[in-house]
Amino acid sequence: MKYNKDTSEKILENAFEEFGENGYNGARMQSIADRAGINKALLHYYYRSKDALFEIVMKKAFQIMVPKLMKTFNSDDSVCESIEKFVEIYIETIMKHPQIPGFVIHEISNKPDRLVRLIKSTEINFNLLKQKIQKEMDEGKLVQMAPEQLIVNVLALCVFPFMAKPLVTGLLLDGDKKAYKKLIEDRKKEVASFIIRSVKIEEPKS
Amino acid sequence: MKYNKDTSEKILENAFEEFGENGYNGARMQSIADRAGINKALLHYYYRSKDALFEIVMKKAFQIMVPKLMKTFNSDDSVCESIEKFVEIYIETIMKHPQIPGFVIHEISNKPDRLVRLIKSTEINFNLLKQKIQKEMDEGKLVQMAPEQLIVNVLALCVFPFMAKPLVTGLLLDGDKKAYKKLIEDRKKEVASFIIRSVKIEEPKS
DNA sequence: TTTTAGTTTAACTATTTGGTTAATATTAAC
DNA sequence: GTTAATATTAACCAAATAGTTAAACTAAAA
Repeated sequence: MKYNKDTSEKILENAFEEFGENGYNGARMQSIADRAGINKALLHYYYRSKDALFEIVMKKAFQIMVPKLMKTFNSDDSVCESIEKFVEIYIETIMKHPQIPGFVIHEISNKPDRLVRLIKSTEINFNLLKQKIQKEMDEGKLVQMAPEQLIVNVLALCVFPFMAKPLVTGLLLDGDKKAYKKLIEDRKKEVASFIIRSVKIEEPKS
Repeated sequence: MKYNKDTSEKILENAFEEFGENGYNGARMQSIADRAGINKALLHYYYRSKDALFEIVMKKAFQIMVPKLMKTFNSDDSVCESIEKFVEIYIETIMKHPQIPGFVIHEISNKPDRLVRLIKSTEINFNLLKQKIQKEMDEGKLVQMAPEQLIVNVLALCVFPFMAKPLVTGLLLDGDKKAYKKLIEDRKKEVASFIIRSVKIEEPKS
């Protein structure tokens, strides 16, 4: 046999949730075992240690995200077109895996270096993106601003409502969970429009 | 005597830092005691438990933030003017107390209800704000969108770069910490311009 | 100066929790 | 069906750490 695939995946899935909800320090091996309906010793049998398990789960999270996001960067597209695609895919993917932002946020305060290293090891290339933005600004297609500011803005508008879910629901939507889902759903289009209205310079009609 | 004020404040200050640097789960009661130069038992004598201490630290954080934010809401101002003031004060205050977003993040995943209650108990009134935004949209002064979306956007653009500090520094700024400080400093104006360009409808010249 | 109420400490306890071990159950090979 | 390899479990261990206790200290009141 050598390692039951059912079991190993069950562990991974439940570890994903536990780590996502509680962060590395808050997550409990016993709790992961309970979620998966197995004995705690099995976790160590399959994945050796909490740390090792965490690293695999984190890599899995990026394996989900990165390929989808990369598809949205087509070199023929304008920055605005890229933003439209990126925002839609980003929000859609996080809707399916809402643990991911918590996962990242928790690890930022825990082991930021490991996280930075992991992201740098993916195909995501922020320098290329910065250059492309700068070029369009120089060509008068986008409002002048530091490209980093634009990138931060795009990410902020995508991620924040997931991290702040209980606050958005509790403070802005009177606890209405359906309204929250609609708000997120609407953001797939809303966020891109919001950004583009701010940065796009319309070409003068020929 | 009944509780030495020096001691209780010394505890609070050092707890604020310990929780801020390590998060709730990473913080150690012994470490807080050591920082404050007192015996660990005193922590419990003054604040009963780790969770109770954290709750008070959290309240203290809001006592810092809320009055400053409230000053930015002048009923005579337009929504855009309010946003300008709000963003500047928000970013300035968090720059002085960068621990605060971390507290909020922890409480969101740990005791969201308690957090929502805490915020509701302040003078901050999101319903009033929503109405004001809606009114200006109806008057044709702002682009039509759900007021909640605009509020989420403002908060997202303010908070995110603090939470993602190591990522912004490590991935967008080649680890340059001075560049990070400048980026944040610039955002005091940049974020408001970004938002206003997107939502403000210029009045036709009379 | 003695008493008393409140404050602080050193030493201790209980619990939590990541990890191990040795025994048991299951599956596949022969 | 017996054996050998693999998978799973119950019970345990050790370290870390939140929380307690009882004694010692301090300062104000009597």
